[in-house]
Amino acid sequence: MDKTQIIPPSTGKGSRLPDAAARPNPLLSPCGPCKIRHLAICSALSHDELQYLAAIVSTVTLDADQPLFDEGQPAQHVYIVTSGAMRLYKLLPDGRRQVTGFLFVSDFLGLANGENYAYGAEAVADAELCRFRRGELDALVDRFPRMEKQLFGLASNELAVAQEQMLVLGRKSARERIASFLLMLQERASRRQPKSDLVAVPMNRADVGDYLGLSTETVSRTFTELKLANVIALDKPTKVRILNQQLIQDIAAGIRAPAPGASGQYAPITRH
Amino acid sequence: MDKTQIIPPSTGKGSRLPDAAARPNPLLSPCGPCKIRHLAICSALSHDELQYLAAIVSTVTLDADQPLFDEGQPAQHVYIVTSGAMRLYKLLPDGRRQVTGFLFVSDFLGLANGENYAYGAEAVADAELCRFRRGELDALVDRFPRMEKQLFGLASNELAVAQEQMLVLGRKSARERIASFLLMLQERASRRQPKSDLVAVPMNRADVGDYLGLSTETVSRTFTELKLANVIALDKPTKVRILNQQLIQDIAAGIRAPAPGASGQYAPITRH
DNA sequence: CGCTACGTTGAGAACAATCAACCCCGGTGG
DNA sequence: CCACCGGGGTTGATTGTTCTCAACGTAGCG
Repeated sequence: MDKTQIIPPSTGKGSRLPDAAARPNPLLSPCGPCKIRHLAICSALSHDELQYLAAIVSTVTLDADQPLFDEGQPAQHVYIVTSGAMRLYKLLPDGRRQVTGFLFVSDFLGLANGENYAYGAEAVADAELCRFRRGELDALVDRFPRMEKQLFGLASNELAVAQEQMLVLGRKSARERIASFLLMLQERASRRQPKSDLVAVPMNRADVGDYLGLSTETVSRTFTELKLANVIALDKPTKVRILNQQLIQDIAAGIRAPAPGASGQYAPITRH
Repeated sequence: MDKTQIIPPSTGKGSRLPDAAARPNPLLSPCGPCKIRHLAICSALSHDELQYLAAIVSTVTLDADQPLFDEGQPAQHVYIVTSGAMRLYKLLPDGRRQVTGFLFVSDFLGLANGENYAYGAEAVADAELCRFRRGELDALVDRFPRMEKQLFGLASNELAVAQEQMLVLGRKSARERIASFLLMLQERASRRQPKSDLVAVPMNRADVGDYLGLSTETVSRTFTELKLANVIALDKPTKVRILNQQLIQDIAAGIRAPAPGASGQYAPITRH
């Protein structure tokens, strides 16, 4: 079942930054046909610069739930998700888990302050990632300062997201958390396809719970509650339709009274 | 009571990066005698480079509880805390507050992804800060790439801290949160003075509660509980002595059973 | 066609929030 | 110098949201 594959770049040279003479043919490079090149940090690079990046990239394939690395492991690589979804998490000694983030296509992964990863990473669903040796990428960053800026922006953005999540975890009710979570999924999906009221939830209830600081049961109950209140529709557990965008935004922001009426419903809205 | 003061640098030139001819006398520059130069991002700079930084710095003085800027305000400046302490926070429309972090001497402040601050900043106690116009600092960063690396490292570190806080907020009990909080204060104080079992808690119970996702009452009760369990001593509410370092670490990590015995005490230890 | 994962629902317990009173201390004015 | 005042802190009683334990439903897969 373990099908982790490390595919060395056909044009790579091993661990040293290639010089000009070793430039790979861009048409043969793994980045040339890359469909998400314009989304990831690669977008900071010119066609020319991209060749250097292509020379040090390899590919990793993961099955659902397979680990990419564990918390505390030496931080040797950074990654870009090219398909599927990942979760980052931290554990307490007794097994309690906090999912600190979910990653989707084009997301960057592997920022580490010290020598080791401060979190583990696992595939939520079958996933593929581009992999870069940290040392090689560092050398590239030194050569192309624009990449440093890009990475800095990335980290700043992550930080803002993390602070928003602190607000969710510290001060929002279960209903507000689930609403915030669905809006986050919707927003992030909209970066790659037109915004839709259909939100895919690829992770299971335990993942959602560990992300939002709730038990799986509370996650489930809260989905049901929002369904009964006509805020969302649930075809399958992994497929949510937002029925009232304004309402779910208000709930996420803590504006609407959380009190479900006698019928547990918000004012009904016109259905599709 | 409002004593905010913006002190323009005596050697500055306004909004443009000074050229070599305009270099300030290092002995007159505000950074020359700076006691925390070796702690802050300034440590990335040579004596020479520091002069450029000194040319664009100004000073801000705040009374306790006075705001430095509000959430959503245009992010025009970045700061370094030179005395006192600050809190960063986010608000919900109904007034619920999440303190996303506390800042102490030498901490950097003002990272913003977009045009505006994503959080507010207020003084916990009377504070002084060095202030830099964003645009001027950006120009300096372009000139001295080492600063960019320094800032990137700073952001990465902040991110790791934020993820740790997510674990606290999402998965730890009140007792574990308070223990983690005290250890955080201890660790951060130890960066500037020898590690001590005496921990200063300059912020009030409401601040602590809003940082840990607890009510002020629960914060107070939990301090009392740890005191009764001989884990800490409380001379004043703002002065905590850690009586059993190993025990408080275990509690913070969730290792020790949270169940207070009939007497509500952990095994007594030798007192000082 | 049953097994197993995951999801949902239910009942009760537990932890923290809320509402409320009181204490303690520092500052101020008589 | 002392009484009053006010804010922060503590403690108490009660409520309430979420967790835990448990059973059951459901869908995909061998």
